[in-house]
Amino acid sequence: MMVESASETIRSTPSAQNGVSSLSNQPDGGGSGGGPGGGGRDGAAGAEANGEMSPVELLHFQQQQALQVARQFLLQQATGLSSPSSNEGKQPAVQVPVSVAMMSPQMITPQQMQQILSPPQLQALLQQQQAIMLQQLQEYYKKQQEQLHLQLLTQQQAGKQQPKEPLGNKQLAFQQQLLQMQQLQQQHLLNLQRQGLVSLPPGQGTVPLQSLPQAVCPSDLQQLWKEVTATQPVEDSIKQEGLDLTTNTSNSTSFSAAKVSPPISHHPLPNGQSTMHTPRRDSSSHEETPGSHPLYGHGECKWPGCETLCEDLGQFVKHLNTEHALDDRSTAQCRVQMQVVQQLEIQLAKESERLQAMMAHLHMRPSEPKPFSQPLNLVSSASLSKSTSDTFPDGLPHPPTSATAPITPLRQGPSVISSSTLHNVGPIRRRNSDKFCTPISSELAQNHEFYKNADVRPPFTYASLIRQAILETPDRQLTLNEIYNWFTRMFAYFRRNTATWKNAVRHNLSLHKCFVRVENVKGAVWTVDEHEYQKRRPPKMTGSPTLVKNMISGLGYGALNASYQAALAESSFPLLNSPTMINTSSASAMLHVGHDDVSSTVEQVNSNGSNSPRLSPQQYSHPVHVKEEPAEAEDDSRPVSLMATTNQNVTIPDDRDLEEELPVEDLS
DNA sequence: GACTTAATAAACACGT
DNA sequence: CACGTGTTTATTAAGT
Repeated sequence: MMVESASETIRSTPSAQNGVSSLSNQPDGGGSGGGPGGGGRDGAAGAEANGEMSPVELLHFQQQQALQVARQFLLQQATGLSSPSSNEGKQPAVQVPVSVAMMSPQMITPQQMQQILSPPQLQALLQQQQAIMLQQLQEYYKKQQEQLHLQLLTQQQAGKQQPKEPLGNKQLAFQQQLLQMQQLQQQHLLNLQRQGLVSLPPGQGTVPLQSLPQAVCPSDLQQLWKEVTATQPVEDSIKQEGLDLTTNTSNSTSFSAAKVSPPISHHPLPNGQSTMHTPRRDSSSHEETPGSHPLYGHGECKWPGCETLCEDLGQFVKHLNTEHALDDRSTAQCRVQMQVVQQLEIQLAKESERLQAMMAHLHMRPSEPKPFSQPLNLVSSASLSKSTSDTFPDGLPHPPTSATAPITPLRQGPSVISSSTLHNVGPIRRRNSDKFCTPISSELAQNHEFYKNADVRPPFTYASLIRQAILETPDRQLTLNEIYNWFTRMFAYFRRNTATWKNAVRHNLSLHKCFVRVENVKGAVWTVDEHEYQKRRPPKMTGSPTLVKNMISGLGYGALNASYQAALAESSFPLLNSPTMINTSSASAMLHVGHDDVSSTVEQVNSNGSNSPRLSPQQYSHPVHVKEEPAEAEDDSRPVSLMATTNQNVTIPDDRDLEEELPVEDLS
């Protein structure tokens, strides 16, 4: 049962994934004949060592970091140690696949993590990490600013006493430092934006500096630190002393504000909103509270994945400064956390909107914004200024695990998993070879944006992807190059190691009978012989009805009733979806365990889209008219199976073979 | 342990 | 000759 799923997810290509990159980076030149398999492949991890990181690599790196943390999260959850976060009581029991629970941290590789967690989950985790770490960095910044100001004041006073020229210079120097620091902050923020990790609305530049959570490059910060401390060693306590920095601060702020809003092209996320400032606000309030710290609770450090026990705040602060100092790791984690927050905001906004629509439809009016289930609450407090009404009509059942709820943790530590786990319902899927357990049909549709931007390997086989690419086009045919383009367009992952995956694509095209090459006027195009494609599936998920069942129940669906399931499935992180992408298909699709390809929903999307006259589901299975005439392709494809499945309802398929490819027409 | 499937690597053929 | 496209073979890992 779980074990099976475990092994399934764990599979992760140990060496390959990383190894590939390293391999591809080398001119395969000599290589020479098939050295013992090990040679080339085990070279993993080589790539990173290659010096500067490209943005892509950086992103990758960040993901790895986050995954690592996530891994720990999972373990924490699994072992039931989940730190008693402030709202623990209300959190639904964490549901972690046993398989995961049984793994030791070292056993879970980032890839495995990716496979264990669905993109939404990953996003969620990343976001959490980011938010928390962001606070840390912000604190550092704040501290530094304060210190600088303090210095300034000190100097000014000194200046009064000893009005000498040098002072003016010193003052100037301090101010320059201050400005420099602020500029650095801005720079880093912009860097982040460029990386797509942060989006800062154009107007944002006027936001008070302090409210701008900035991500910083460790080295810069450290340098700054050096400068600052070199001038005058400062104690942490300083900041407690209620300095009157207001004037200075505002000055500098306005200055920096003026400098902000550079014409940099940022990566607007779907919503174009920025989470950046909000967390800050929240955190600052926390900071002021003596005896408490957002990253400290229940005697332990809440830094993602840390959980170090600290007897008191003092010890914790110490720990924080030593273990979570500004270094690459912390910074990366922070970035990740930022992304987490951002996505959450986006999601919240969407969910809220949906809720309103739902209530409107049901003639319910949003009840008073009553403090509700903290999870959501937290989120909003943490950063949602934009979120609309987050209220739940009293009458409405409030599934504890709705997509929105889960994300609590901004600073709660590991409570998130539960939610994500929930949606993970398709969860155990992250697997390269889709094989059975992947109700991925909707995955691509749902996580379209995710795959597009995150350097995560899609859990589909090359064959399914190729097929999807082809089926997405009006003509159901693509040239090799177009297929390549589709890959790169749809998946960030395939923007690297081109030689490798392109070879794989070609290999798959040639190898699988389901791909038919057709000579075309302008060359050759590839089409899909649906019938053939179907034929090759059977062997797969055979015989694991139990597995499927377990997967579903084990993931938390079991306890929910159908409607809930649907609701949950649907709500599962619409975060990244493009407007057209989301729809009810996800709910049904998720239950269609055993579906390993990407097609169905995407297909749907496609047809919904502006894409030329679409084919009906039936046609779907046909190789479609190709200019030349694919002999084999044409004759036997039988839409039959398709029809049958279309109406399938959510039953767990023992006979999944059929439903597989159907263009799942939603639950219509 | 035998089989199957998929991923990856690489050699090779061909046409432009 | 370089390059893109296809085909084929081999190896390896994972799953049944």
